[in-house]
Amino acid sequence: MTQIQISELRPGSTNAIQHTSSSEAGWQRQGKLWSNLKELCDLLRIPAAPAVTDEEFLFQHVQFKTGQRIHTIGQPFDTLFIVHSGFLKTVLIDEYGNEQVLSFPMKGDLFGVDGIHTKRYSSEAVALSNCDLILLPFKKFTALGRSYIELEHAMYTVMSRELVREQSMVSMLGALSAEARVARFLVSLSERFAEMGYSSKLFNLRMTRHEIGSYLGLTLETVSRTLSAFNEIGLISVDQRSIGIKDVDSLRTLRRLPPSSSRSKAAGKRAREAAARTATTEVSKEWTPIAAV
Amino acid sequence: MTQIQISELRPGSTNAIQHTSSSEAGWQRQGKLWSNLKELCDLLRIPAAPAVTDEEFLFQHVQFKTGQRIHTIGQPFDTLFIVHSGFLKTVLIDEYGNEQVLSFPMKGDLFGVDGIHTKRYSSEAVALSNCDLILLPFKKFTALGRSYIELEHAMYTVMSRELVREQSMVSMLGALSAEARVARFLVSLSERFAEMGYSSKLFNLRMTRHEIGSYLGLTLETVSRTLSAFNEIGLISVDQRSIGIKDVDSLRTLRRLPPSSSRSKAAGKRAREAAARTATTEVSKEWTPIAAV
DNA sequence: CGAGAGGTTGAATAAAGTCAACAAACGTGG
DNA sequence: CCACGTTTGTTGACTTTATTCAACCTCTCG
Repeated sequence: MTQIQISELRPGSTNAIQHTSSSEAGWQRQGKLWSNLKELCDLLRIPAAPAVTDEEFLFQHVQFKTGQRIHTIGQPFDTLFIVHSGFLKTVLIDEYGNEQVLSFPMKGDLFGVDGIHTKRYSSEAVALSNCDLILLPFKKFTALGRSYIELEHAMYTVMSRELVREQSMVSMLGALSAEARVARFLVSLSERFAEMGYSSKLFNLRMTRHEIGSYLGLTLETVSRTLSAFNEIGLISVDQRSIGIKDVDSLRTLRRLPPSSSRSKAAGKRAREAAARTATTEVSKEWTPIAAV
Repeated sequence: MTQIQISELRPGSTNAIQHTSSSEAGWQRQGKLWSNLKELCDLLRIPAAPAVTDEEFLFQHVQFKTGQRIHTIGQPFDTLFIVHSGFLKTVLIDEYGNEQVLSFPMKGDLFGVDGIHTKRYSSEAVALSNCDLILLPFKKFTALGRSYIELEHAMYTVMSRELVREQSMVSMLGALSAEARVARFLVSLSERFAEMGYSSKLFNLRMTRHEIGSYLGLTLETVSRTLSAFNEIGLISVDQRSIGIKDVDSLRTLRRLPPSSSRSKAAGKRAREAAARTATTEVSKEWTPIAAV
């Protein structure tokens, strides 16, 4: 059974990925190897799959090391991936070889969905840390959907969720200032960490400033400067990859930072209050000194 | 049968939409009223539904007039919509009431998918012209999917396509200049019109500069200026809402416009060539006069 | 015909990007 | 374990891009 499953799941998969360097090669086979339907649904945070304790259907796990590519652009699509543990990025590569980061999948996230449409992945997925992924062979999955109708519905739900996420991303890129983007990025990371059972107040970024910038439509310098500015006014503490969240509420509602002229270590609290105020009250394009309010 | 279908399709739907003005009220019932599965798949440009000539399953059409709202944010989700004819926009409304345009659905497009996830629409859809829409009650649809497996697969395909579209939107907003965004917007409009059997060279915009700007993450002034600039160097002709595409290739590959100092009516062709060149050759941040090449 | 919405254009301003120098952390091989 | 080169991050000075504000024009449609 196990052997049959493996070859059924990914016929010739190891060869299907063209690896340029030996460090990126192959699938590893240690660690936990199988999950059942229930574990899978729990992981995806979907209410469904109640009666399904059927041990018949098992899903294979695969481990990837930091830096390995899970799939590349143009590679024939046959499987979806669910993150069991670890951190990844998905990227688009433009005509000039520039990366555009699309998402940072982590525990409970599904990716590879973009491959359904054209039968080829339209993006590339790379492990930012050691990862444990669950393989969801698309053929097997749709077949299953016919027996377990909740599963089919679950798939629609997850894809819809993904679409809403992309929409809010578009809205963010289209309408928000650099500061607001970085602030919201930090908040959403914080929330994700909380969901995963980690501290929401203190965590390590798994990605570079360059990757954050690409994701947010900013340059790495702008990201770095913005983090420094948040640090200066006490919204967060930064030291390289380690981030401490000091004032979630201000981050959550921040629209624009007060001009740096009114920023100083002494002005910290005032600025922080102001950041919150600029966020929650309409307009006030003009920077009003706190004394005048 | 017809009566049963109608009430089955949208139980109390007319009341479900809260209309603020009387001009936006109600569903119209004139025009073509039903489509079968085949017509539906053709419209969605999916290969599927070969054996399905079953006349049993019919899908209701509904007409909307310019300016009417199809659904609003927060409204309970129960149906998907396919555009049979006409033009629409979907928008997100932020905390301050600002619209963020997400898409401009037209013939063959599916919308409402964002509602699946939370059982409520997360966006608002508005008719930009008189529209004929096909209703796809989600419950009925998933039930059908069990009998016609191609249909289920088709749904995955369409949702995946939608996701890829959003991804390329994110990439565009994150990485491209204002000129490049407007150029690509025009090209994709042109292609859509071609698909629909209209002229790809000469068409009328159905949306305002403000809506275009919101969609592209720009201000209406920037959109207007960019169109004027394209007109000046002969890439397009503009007169209010009417657009003539003069040089698709340059528009398609344009990255950045030459500085306006080297722009003039006489310099039109040179500039046009240059626009193409800046697009296809790497970098060349500096503007090199054509004579020097 | 007149009001209002949509569109264009210019000048001034602000936001973010670019270029450049440097510092800190990392990882690899001697 | 340390020296080295490489990658990543920070910061400053300057430039470019797009926004903002404002005036004005032009359609459209009651």
